[in-house]
Amino acid sequence: MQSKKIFRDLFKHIEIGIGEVSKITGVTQRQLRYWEEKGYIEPLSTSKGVRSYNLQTVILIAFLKDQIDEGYTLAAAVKKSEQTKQKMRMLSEFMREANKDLEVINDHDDETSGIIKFGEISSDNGERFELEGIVNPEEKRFVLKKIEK
DNA sequence: GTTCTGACA
DNA sequence: TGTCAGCA
Repeated sequence: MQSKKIFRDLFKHIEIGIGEVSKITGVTQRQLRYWEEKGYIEPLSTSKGVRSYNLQTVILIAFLKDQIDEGYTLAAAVKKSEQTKQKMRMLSEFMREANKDLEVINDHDDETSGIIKFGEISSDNGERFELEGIVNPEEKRFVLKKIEK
């Protein structure tokens, strides 16, 4: 699987200057330097004292910008980004093992609508269920279906 | 032309 | 945080 390596290299090696990052994210250069001073973001160490940012950092900057536009303070946005990061990592780790036989039934006209079949789960008393996730614009919820034997 | 730091509002 | 100065 070479795509994994490509992604790793992409995130590791691509460097974007402060002017470009500012243009892309809508965060001013002044803000980027201030955020750095506060320890919220970290540019790549560079030889000539000129900042450059990797993709991860640009994504973080974009996230913080979104939160600020939503009305959060910078500090609150940073806290939320850390919580989100941890949640996503835990979720990712869980799903990597748990989704081995995961099946997705897509809606034909909407790629983010359909049913996720997580497979079978069991309760402590031996009852077996099928767990499904309902995904559509109106709702995102779990459905538990008992398997009769 | 671009980025950097420092300073003032 | 915006802006301007004076450099590199």
